[in-house]
Amino acid sequence: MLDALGDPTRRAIFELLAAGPRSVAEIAADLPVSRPAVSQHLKVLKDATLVSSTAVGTRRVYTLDPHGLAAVRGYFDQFWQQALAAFAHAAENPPEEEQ
Amino acid sequence: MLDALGDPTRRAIFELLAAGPRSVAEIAADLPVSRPAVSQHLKVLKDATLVSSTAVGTRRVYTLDPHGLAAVRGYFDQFWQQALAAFAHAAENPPEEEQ
DNA sequence: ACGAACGGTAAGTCTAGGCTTTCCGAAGCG
DNA sequence: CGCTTCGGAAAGCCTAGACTTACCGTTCGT
Repeated sequence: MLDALGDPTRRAIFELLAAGPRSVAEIAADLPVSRPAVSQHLKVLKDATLVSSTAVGTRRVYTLDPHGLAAVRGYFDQFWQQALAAFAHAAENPPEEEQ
Repeated sequence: MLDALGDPTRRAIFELLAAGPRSVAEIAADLPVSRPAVSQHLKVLKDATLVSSTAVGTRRVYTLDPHGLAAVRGYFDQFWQQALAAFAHAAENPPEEEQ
């Protein structure tokens, strides 16, 4: 999931799709990599449920998939809560250690 | 930023720190990698402002850094908004899905 | 003051995976 | 029917970076 977004090129694709649905060739046109490379990245993103595809003739239109996006958001919200709690806890206690 | 969280080991460290502050050795004890490896990962996480360290004697206690966490949250919230808008837009168009 | 613990740095190895070229199947158009 | 466009699959190259071991510098305890 976050593995998929760890790659800069995949994030670029992800951000392009955030602006609206696109075909593979259209995505590749805005990126410094070849079309097959984009295809491979889309496969990874699709497996991570971060994007989904729709067949339109010979074209494949890709869109952001809310499922993965919601999952990622949930992941960080979870840590956000924990971090806040840990922070509040640390703010009151003097820097002591516990085990 | 997301590059830092793209690595499984770094995510493991990140999640360990979510439970509470820890020293390097304590982190390494719960991971299948050597202590220097953890040190290297912590440097990356620190550069990404995802964690911060405090010197306590010879020990270095690492904690989650709210700054990076907030940034990541903001990043995905941004796309969440866009995805919702794109979704509402797609709901009106001829819905053709596949796979 | 000496030694031990903690942890960052350096150097080197080795694998994962990102990218390319090549090729092939599928769908539209004349 | 070709022929063209689109995009996924296969094969191979090659670099980034995730590890390791070894080595210091620093700080604390006795």
